[in-house]
Amino acid sequence: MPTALEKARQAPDSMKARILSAARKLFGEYGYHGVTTRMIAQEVGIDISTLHYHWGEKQDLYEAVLTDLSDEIHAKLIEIEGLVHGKPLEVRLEVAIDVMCDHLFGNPDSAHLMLFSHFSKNRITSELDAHISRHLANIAVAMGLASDKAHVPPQANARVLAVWNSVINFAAGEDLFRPILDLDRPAYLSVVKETLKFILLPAFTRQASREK
Amino acid sequence: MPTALEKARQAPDSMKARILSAARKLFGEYGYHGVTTRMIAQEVGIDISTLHYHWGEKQDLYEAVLTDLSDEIHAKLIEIEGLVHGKPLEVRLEVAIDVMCDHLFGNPDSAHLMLFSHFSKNRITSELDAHISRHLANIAVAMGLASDKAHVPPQANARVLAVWNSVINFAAGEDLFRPILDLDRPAYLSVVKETLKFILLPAFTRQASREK
DNA sequence: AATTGATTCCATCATTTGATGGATAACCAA
DNA sequence: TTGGTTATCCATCAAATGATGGAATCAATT
Repeated sequence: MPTALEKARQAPDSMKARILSAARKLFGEYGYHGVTTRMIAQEVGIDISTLHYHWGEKQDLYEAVLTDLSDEIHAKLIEIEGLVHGKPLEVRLEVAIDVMCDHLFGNPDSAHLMLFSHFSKNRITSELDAHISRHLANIAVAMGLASDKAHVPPQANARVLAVWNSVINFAAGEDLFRPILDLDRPAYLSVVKETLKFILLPAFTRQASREK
Repeated sequence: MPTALEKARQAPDSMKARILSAARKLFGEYGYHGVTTRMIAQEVGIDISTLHYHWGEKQDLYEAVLTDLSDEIHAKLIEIEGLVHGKPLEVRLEVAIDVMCDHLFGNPDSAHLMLFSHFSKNRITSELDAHISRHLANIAVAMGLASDKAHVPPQANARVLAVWNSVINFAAGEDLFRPILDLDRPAYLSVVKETLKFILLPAFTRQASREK
């Protein structure tokens, strides 16, 4: 028996999918407590009871949104791993930054959701957490910070986390940062990529040359 | 006539100060919408009406918390500017990271509040925003990224923002990241500092040597 | 057309939440 | 003491919110 989330994916025009999409947008903008079920229903243009009919309780819907996000990020990381496979470290880092930035700038709600999910005290522990741990080791090895997936030192994981967070921050913080930097959207995206590379490349390539 | 915030500061044991402190703690943990006035009142051990008597509406209290935080960060940045004045760039960066990390790890609510304040879509524009713009230029010049406070290129501001965000992230994300890295508190703080320096020092010192 | 199951909306409920009025108590100056 | 100001709590309200039951509608199958 397929779950509600699987049903929504199979039929992107279905009511389940439309509700999930609206919920994702609003939860991403205002956070869990900042969104009411009525707001989501209104966004879709339906009654609240229809929403409950498809997704049950508010929290269940939120968890579905997080699961959906988790799978999306998971797929993106897999894609990046494929893209950078066998390339030299500098290229790997550049590609990873470019692809991740493009994705999150194209889906700012994803970036916001990750922030909310990561930093809420009353965190609803979700599959996102599991994915983070799972991928950290892979990325650390791919970035040349560790040679064995099973034994990644905390320093290496911390470095990957720093990169990861920087990308999310610039994507999720566009509303605040872009006016401060006084740039239009394309320029902001470009400056962010350049900044991340400026900051990260020297550190990681130095690390790589040390290990040679 | 002193404002409520000034009164609270003048008398740290006063009811106004106790409410402000509890509000700051809870808003920092759960965000604006995740906190009810009753939660704050219960934290202090008083009735809700007493809370309203001292601070008026919930949003007024929240803005007072943000103003308080803004002043605290402002003072910390002034302190850092004094500490690093005249020192070489590497030392400036190291000291800034150490002092900012120590402060935010000692006051995790501050880090959380800044995150909430920065990344909420329904941002309550506060003095924090003004402070960010004001300090960015100063820090950029202090870090050797620009020679003139009045004309800091967006790239330089973006680099300062990246550093700034990294510190806040590691402080606010301790609950999530520390279990992932499997470290105790002192070790986590130490790894974070080491990571930030590892990532940031090469980039900024390369920049400085270029400009010589 | 009739049956059946899935879907949608209307009306409504119980709780929670922000906020207020009024009574009471504490403090303090004259 | 007295008078007035300040501070605190109790009771309560109106609105918002999550959630549900049931009637009505739609779609597919026979």
